[in-house]
Amino acid sequence: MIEVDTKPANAGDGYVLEDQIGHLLRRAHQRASSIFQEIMTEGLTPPQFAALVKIRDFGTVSQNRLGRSVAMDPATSQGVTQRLLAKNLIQRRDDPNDRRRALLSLSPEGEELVKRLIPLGKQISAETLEPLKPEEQKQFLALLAKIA
Amino acid sequence: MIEVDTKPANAGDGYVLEDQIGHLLRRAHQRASSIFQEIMTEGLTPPQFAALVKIRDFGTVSQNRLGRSVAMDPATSQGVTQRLLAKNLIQRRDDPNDRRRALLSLSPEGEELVKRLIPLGKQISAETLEPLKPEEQKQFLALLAKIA
DNA sequence: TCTAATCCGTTAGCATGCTAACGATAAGAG
DNA sequence: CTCTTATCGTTAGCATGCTAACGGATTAGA
Repeated sequence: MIEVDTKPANAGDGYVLEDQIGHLLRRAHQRASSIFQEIMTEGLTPPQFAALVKIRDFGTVSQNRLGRSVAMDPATSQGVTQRLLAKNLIQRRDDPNDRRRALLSLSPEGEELVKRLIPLGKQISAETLEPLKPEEQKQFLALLAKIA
Repeated sequence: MIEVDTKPANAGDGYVLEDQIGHLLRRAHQRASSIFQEIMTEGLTPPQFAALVKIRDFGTVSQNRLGRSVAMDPATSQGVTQRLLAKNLIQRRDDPNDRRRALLSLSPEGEELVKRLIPLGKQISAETLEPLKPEEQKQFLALLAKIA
């Protein structure tokens, strides 16, 4: 993770970068990704893990619907599914009922891997929230969900 | 912004993707960036605007120090400063006291632009926080700062 | 039914954001 | 003063994440 070094300073117009919601969200997201990468194995990235978990929840999904469910646009879904395919964690077949669609599902290896990595996912979430007291964690998640 | 479409569903192991802090931070950050892009002009990105504001606060900064102050690693600082240079918003000169360093400062155009865009920055922050009541906004920012 | 609108996946292009490696320079230890 | 260590900026390589454009398939509506 990058160490930030400033004390907030500004030019007297009341715009302190360090207090802006966008900047704080960017930094919090960076920190969460950094913790994820420290704990997660198999070289999985946050979007890749999210996609695996969601495919497991669906059983079978089209590529675009998967993307919508994890907030990835079609172009990004494309890249993520390609990499998961290359790692043999998912399978892909044409939808016989709609020739535009590609249906995704976990491969046996993917199935096994997700099961094994869920505890790491929980550990990552806990560590990311660690600076807050349990009561604060609940408040924060509730407010964050309203803003997401 | 991407429309998310799922009702949370899971495989009974208590890991609901939609409740995870990392996933929520990623989505909130996406939403904030989307609002930024709608309101900001000149094709400026969030990191570019952050860099401009921070250079203004410093007056003159080395490239790496600028990066640390806005949480960008040196490789990313490199790209952002290149693009700001290409837009003639900043100036760059060698540090006579340390030949490793490059000193950055706003160009006259950059100076004028930052002054003009600060109100948009404030508007972006307000709109991003809009889903929360004023009291919740304060709580949220305080907790977010602890996690960032 | 035929046509217009929509949806699906793909690609190209660009901007973060990271790691790893590098040469050049500066600072510190002995 | 020399040798080691740290810092600065740069580059290459990879993974998100976006827009814009596209060709093909499906759906909706006139």
